[in-house]
Amino acid sequence: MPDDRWVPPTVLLAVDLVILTLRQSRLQVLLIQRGIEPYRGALALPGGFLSHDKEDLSAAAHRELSEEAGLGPDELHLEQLGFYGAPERDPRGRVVSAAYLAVAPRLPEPVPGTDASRACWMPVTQALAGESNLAFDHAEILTDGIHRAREKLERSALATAFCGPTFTISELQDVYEAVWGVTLDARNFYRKVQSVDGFIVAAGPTRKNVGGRPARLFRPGPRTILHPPMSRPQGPTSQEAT
Amino acid sequence: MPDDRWVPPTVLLAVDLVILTLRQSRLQVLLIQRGIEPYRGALALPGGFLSHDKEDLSAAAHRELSEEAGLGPDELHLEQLGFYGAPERDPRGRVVSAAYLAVAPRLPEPVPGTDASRACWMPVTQALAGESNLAFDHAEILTDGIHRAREKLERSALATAFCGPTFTISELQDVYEAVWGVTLDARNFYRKVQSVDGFIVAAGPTRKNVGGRPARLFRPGPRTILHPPMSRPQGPTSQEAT
DNA sequence: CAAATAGTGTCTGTGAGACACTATCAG
DNA sequence: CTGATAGTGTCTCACAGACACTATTTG
Repeated sequence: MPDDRWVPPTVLLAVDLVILTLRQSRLQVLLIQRGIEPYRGALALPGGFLSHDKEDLSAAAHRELSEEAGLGPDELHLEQLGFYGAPERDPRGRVVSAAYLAVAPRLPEPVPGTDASRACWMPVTQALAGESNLAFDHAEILTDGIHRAREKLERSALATAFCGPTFTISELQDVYEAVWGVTLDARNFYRKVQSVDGFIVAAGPTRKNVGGRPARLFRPGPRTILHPPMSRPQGPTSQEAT
Repeated sequence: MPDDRWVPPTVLLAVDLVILTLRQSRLQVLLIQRGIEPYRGALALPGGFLSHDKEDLSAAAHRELSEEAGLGPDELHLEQLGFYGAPERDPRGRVVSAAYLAVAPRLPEPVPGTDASRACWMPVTQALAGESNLAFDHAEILTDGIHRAREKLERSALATAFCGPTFTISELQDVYEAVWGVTLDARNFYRKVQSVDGFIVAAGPTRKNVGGRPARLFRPGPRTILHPPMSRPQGPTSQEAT
């Protein structure tokens, strides 16, 4: 029990980002090759310390998103993921990471020539393979982020955050299949997304393809909660949270 | 952009607890009347600062749980809930709260004569009523905690954490009804919990009641993920998370 | 025409909602 | 016996899985 003059310890607060997107029908994450110790040269999630005393946590997340990935706050899903003790992460003191999950639409090329040109997209399976090359406890954070994304696809309209402003139903199905690691029946998928009122709404006529019938375009609708939820097939990707 | 000698700002890290239980068939939360400024006299979630530099976050949560509620680490569900910026919470510096969600089984009496005798159980509806008397942003944290509990009842065996080591199916149904704020059909509830293999397993013969047929007793089973999930009726308690 | 992608019709099984029923206790 | 709580039988309807089908494009 501390005495009367006891003051609580302070910690360094870092913000780390799990930025997910879909590329080549695979779920991919943005990683940065570290330029400084510790874990110099290893791959890590984008992140950094608070820039100043009063900086809001979500503001810091958006700042990192912009600095390290060139992603603006628009058309982007960002939510809290959790905090991680990460003891002895840095010689400068006790560090606690506040992790955020971001979901970005398909992007033209890996990363623009931003601050961190060492950023790259990598399939999550590869990032987590082989007991991982990721720095710190970032493998755990990434695992939790993927798990969160999988869960939220069921109950929310998060899937549309993986797509651009307009998308086809096939593209949406692609998101579900890649994130969940399953294959879905097209007929049943159509029926489901169409039947949930306000999930997606028609936008424009059609989009031409390389060959095949043009697909209708949709935009995200006002509904953000899916009720009843999309049903996820019992897959090998079942894990327990927290 | 900070100069070369820039060092990141430090923050005070607090741990706050949303401790839920079921009392008189109502979802209740443990609150503490604050003895010090700020918000002296107001009700607040149990919590406090890290006790020392190396203390693990979940260890701190367990410590608070023991100090302020007299609850040991056994037979108790504890999980991370989120972090909260809580700017200007305390004159001693920038404070960030790490919130945890705890679920405790029915307890004999409100609180043993522990450190904080000013603790009391209160129905969550009352705690959140009237734009709230809760200190800091604790109303928001509590709301998020309730929301999390509601969600996890669907997909996990969290409901058993509200019960003692053994329980009847009626008691389990009571948990679902109180947390979700709905009424469920007993027949369908029976069918569901019995059909999910490993959710609950028979334990001992029966429990006598004040009058009526004795109920069979069950224990929590090995299954922690419910697949397919319990279906929650579309209720007025629908909210969106983070 | 064939190949490719988009989208539909429809059968069937599972499981949830509804609700009337039986079972076993205290008094 | 009555009242109370535990537990069952069973009908119906909504919806997910399966899968064969039609539609519209490029080359």
